[in-house]
Amino acid sequence: MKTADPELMRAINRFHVMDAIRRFGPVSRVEISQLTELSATTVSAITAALLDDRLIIPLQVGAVRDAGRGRPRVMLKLNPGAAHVVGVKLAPDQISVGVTNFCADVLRSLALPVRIDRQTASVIADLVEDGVRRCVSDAGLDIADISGVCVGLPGVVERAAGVCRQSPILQERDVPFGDDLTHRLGVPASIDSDVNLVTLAEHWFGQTRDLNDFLVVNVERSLGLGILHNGELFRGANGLSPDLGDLMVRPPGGGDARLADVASEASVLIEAEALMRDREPDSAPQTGRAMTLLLQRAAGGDKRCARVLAAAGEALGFAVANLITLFAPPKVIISGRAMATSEYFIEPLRKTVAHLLPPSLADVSDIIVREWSDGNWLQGAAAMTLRDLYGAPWGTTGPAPIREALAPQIGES
Amino acid sequence: MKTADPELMRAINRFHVMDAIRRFGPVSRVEISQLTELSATTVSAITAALLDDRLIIPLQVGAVRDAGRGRPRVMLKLNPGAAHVVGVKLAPDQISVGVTNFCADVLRSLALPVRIDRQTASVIADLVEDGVRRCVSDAGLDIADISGVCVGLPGVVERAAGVCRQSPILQERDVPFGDDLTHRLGVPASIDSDVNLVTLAEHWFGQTRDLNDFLVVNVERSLGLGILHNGELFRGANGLSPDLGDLMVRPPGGGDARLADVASEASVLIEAEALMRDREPDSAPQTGRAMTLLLQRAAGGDKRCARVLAAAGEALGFAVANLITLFAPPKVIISGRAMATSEYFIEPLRKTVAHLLPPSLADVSDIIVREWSDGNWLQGAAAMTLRDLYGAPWGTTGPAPIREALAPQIGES
DNA sequence: TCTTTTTGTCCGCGATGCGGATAAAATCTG
DNA sequence: CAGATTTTATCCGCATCGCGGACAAAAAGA
Repeated sequence: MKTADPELMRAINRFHVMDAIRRFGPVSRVEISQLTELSATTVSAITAALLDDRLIIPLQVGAVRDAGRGRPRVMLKLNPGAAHVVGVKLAPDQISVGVTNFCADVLRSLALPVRIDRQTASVIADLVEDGVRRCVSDAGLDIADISGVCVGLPGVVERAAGVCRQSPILQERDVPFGDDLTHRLGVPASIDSDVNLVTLAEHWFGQTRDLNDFLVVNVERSLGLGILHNGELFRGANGLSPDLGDLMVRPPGGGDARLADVASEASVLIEAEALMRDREPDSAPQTGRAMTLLLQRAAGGDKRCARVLAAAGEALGFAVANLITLFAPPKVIISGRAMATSEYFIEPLRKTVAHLLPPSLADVSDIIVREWSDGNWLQGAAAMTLRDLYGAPWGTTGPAPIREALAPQIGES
Repeated sequence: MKTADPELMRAINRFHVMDAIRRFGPVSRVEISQLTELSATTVSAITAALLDDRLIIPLQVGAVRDAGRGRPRVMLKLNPGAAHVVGVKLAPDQISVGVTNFCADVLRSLALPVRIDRQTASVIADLVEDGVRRCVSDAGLDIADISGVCVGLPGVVERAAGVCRQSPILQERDVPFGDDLTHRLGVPASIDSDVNLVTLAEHWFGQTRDLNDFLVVNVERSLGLGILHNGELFRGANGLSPDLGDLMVRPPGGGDARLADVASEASVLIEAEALMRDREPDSAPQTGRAMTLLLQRAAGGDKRCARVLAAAGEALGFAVANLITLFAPPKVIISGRAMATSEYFIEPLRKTVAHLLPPSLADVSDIIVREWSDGNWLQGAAAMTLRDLYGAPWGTTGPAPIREALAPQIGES
């Protein structure tokens, strides 16, 4: 157990200051003092240390006019060049890599449209390593300039151990992807559930910036659930990330159905494939294409196609209603690419939720649909690493199990 | 937001020391030092303060022989008389009240077998007030000696606000029970979901003392879910406690069914009532009796009665499988009175869970059945209050619960 | 130029945790 | 039986931290 000593005290307050600077853009010391409720003296001391470490920099004087009397406030902001991190997103048909600076701005990104569904973990690691090295080089950086790498992938991931317990894109189980990549790149590499990246990205950059509790349901080829609770990612008991796809949506009597087999993009495509083969036997069942086609047909009035989407929406709505019952979050974010944002999918989902929710919870949760692009993923992956670089001391106080030496020192003074 | 200052530091460490003393019985300063990883000096200072406040006391010297060389260690323990608290449990057919000392030992308890199902909140508050006063008096104490009262009741409870949003034993909604009782008794009174009391009691006194993550599914007249995550009770986004009974266990296509309508004691009794009326029209549908009778018949070979229990077990098993999928807890505790401990209920539950769980989670969770008595409830309620008296500083450090209305001003200046 | 106002920094205070020296209290040894 | 040994608890001095008040800095207004 980590004890509370002056060092921890400082770490906590330093993080609060960093967080305030990150969240509220260029901000002066007085404002930080008000935001964090720290004394002006303390803020001054901490910012001095941060400036000394070059983690933050003063905005160019004269850039902003106060229009007020008195000594002008010096605006402080994160130093974009303080560190660089790499974010990686593994999807069944694509590897995305992005290099960001200390502010999570994507400097350079790279998309490798490769089907990694049936590749071995070793091959995937090769591809990721190459992609990272390439992207870093393209950004004009050396691999030694990178402070950390975070890889997001669907499935059940144990971040603390750096192990992917199970994933739709990996045949193997218990793949130690984190250590593998760390060793390959010579840079601290972590892995996490892809949906956790969305969740963190939403919290840092999205509409729910000021919200400390919300759920994210990610609809892609597979289904994921992210939980932000009290401003922190909820990682399940053992650091396992919940996998929504394994939820059951039928009672035992009526046969079992994994949610992933009913409401994921993959399952919808399988059902839709037969439907569309009937009419266009030449159209290949390619990923993006097939979904686009399905959505177009539904929009064009094809009842059967619309019905496939509606069924998926209703199944997911069933699960979402239960999640709202469990967590009562102010907001639920449905994120994804094409399908998740289609009205033919969302409307049945909303209707189902409204129908199933007990009256006491009827107005508790807003359901928000959010289209998600590669850039957002990469920002989320970057944020995951940056969070550690910013020095988040959370969990070090409680009866915390083990705090791995993941975060490297940025600027040791 | 609470900032980290020396005072908070001390509060954290003091709580760690208190917690070590509580958990590991009479314990010496060196042992505390090892358990908390605080220096001997700090432990000495903190224990001196605690002794000064008479929150802890040294065990009588000579009570234990070390059988070792050197200065004998002075064993410290909680001072039972340091404070007294009252725990109250509201069930549909009974009000239980108990007075405990600082160690959560029940000094005196009282059970009022009253049907409060259909009483108004005001009447219930009257009954509770009377019960508390009576029980305190019976324990030879004055109401002024009581440091706090905690009331546990089924339903959705917002502890922080002291409001019961909804409960099967209250017709009204949003009942401010906490303030009401505080005012009536002149003693700080809190309310919480009954299942949270079980959860805390399990964590403090049960088999899962050393476990920081587990689920509790409470099966009584209604169904409740308690979540211990990272050693703390998970209270949902807004302090709402999850209510398992509102979970849906059927897909939208097959009609909706609240879990509470299928797997709670209340629902089972309704189904069973018809069954038993057939044969013994004279048996009144009284609460405890009917369930006992049902269990007896099932044990006696009555297939239909067994089937009713099995159906409930299977429905709950469906929900439990999904909960394990979401949280992957090392242990799931099924707690309750008669029905929850019956093999005719539990075995179908276990089978269903085993059947529905994905292989990756097959061996993650132990399902433990735990019979729960009034005494346990009261200890849980007492623990809930004592936790605060011990000075738990949790949550004061995290990222502000309330984002002050300062944020908008930032941009303008 | 001088006043006013606002921002940021410096100094001293009190509190905290910690390491090392020291006292306390028992057993072991000769 | 007295001194050595061992283990436990406390005392002293130091470093760090946050904070309040005094003070310096830097601009606009009079």
